[in-house]
Amino acid sequence: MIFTPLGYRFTVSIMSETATAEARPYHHGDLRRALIAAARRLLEAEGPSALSLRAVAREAGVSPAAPYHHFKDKSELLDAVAHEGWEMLNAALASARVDTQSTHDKLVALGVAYVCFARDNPSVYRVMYNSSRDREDLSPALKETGAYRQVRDALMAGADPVDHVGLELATSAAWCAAHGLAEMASFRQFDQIKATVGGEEAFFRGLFGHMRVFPDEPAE
Amino acid sequence: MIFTPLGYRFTVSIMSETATAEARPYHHGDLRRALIAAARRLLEAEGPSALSLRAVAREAGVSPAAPYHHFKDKSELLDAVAHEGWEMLNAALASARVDTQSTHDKLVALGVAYVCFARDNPSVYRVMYNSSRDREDLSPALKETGAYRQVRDALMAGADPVDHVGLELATSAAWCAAHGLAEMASFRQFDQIKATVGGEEAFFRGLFGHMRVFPDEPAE
DNA sequence: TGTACATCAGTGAACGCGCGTTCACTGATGTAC
DNA sequence: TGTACATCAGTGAACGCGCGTTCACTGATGTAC
Repeated sequence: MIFTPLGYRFTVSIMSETATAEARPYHHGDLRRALIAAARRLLEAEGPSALSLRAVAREAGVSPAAPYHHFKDKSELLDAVAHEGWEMLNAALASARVDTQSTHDKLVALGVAYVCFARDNPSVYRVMYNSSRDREDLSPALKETGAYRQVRDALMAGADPVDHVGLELATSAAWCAAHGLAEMASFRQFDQIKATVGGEEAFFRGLFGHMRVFPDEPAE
Repeated sequence: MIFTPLGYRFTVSIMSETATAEARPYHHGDLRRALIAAARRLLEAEGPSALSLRAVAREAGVSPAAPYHHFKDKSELLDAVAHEGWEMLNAALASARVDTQSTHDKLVALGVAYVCFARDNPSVYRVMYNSSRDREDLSPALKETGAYRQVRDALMAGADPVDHVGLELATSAAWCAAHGLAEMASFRQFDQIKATVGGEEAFFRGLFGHMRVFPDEPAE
């Protein structure tokens, strides 16, 4: 890289064609993604109440009006954050499900993965939850790989006679249990028992190990 | 009650000594309670995001500065709303527990009561949840009659050898499940299955009926 | 290959708004003599 | 029983703030000829 009196600008514009712009040219390159990432950063650093559109723009190093070229309004940005969150969660669940044998182990593994995601991304998880509320359906793409589907599939493998209603109830029960623990995982009130059973993840595992969502599900 | 040219004011001031003031004299009488009630009304009518101190004062028919004679700041008002919510919830649980025999029935009854409270007071429930977060302990009075305690007592009656850690895990599991369902109870995604099993409360009952928090808990 | 021009994706100033909180005030109430 | 006075619990105007969103603008990019 050669610096000449006019070289800086020139160099940068070359760079922005080959790699992601670093010294930030006028056009950002992928502001949409950058805004979502900034929102996630802000959420986990400051909590959901600190997430304003202006703050996100600030965090992304861009003017307050810039996001409006990529999102209709604030809620559309939040939806995008939630969508990305679901994709990450679904991927985490899918990989947790891989190396387990019994249905019960699969369910525990799914539950622990779910809760760990929520523990590591509590504010994003909250945004995901809020954006699911009042929504008849998630996007089709999410539905196919979704948490609900993954839990139901795991359950289905373990249920002998496929009782449709029972399966839905069991899936809902499992999902509710996971959501409940996900939200409460960081309650200070659990500090003592976490220590007693040997750490947070052991606590999660113990909880899910205690639960049965099918009346006839065998104990371990 | 006699109306004279000067009578109105006089009558009111008499009234305020005998009954709760209705035509509202200068001094309110019990603004603290009125503010909490106004907050609950606002919460359930407009949702948590609409709850500002100014709005609460407005709803109570009082100037924006008035609440500061009763609460240090906004968060202290929210704490009071949460506290009242816990009292109501605890009372609902206590009365649900009364006329059931088996441990399993008791647990289902507790779970259904818990979830119905959250369904009927979703925004207050959210405030309660938020105010519990990051708090090592609730107030001692709440603890004694609290949800956790009631669930644990119900479980204890059913567990033969009292395994302390197991009991705590089971209580936590039950609480998480209840919280999870409480939060998700109104999800549109459950509309279909609710209809299938015969209504919302049947859905709740079905879910809790499906769950076991003790591995060896007998099926119904 | 150059050039004119449309379009895209930024800027930064400005809008109106409701918020939490403070302030000096005042009307009502309780109390001591 | 009356009166002086302290205290309590309101009022309403004002503060500074950050927000979501709009606007006219401009620099950068892509495209047709």
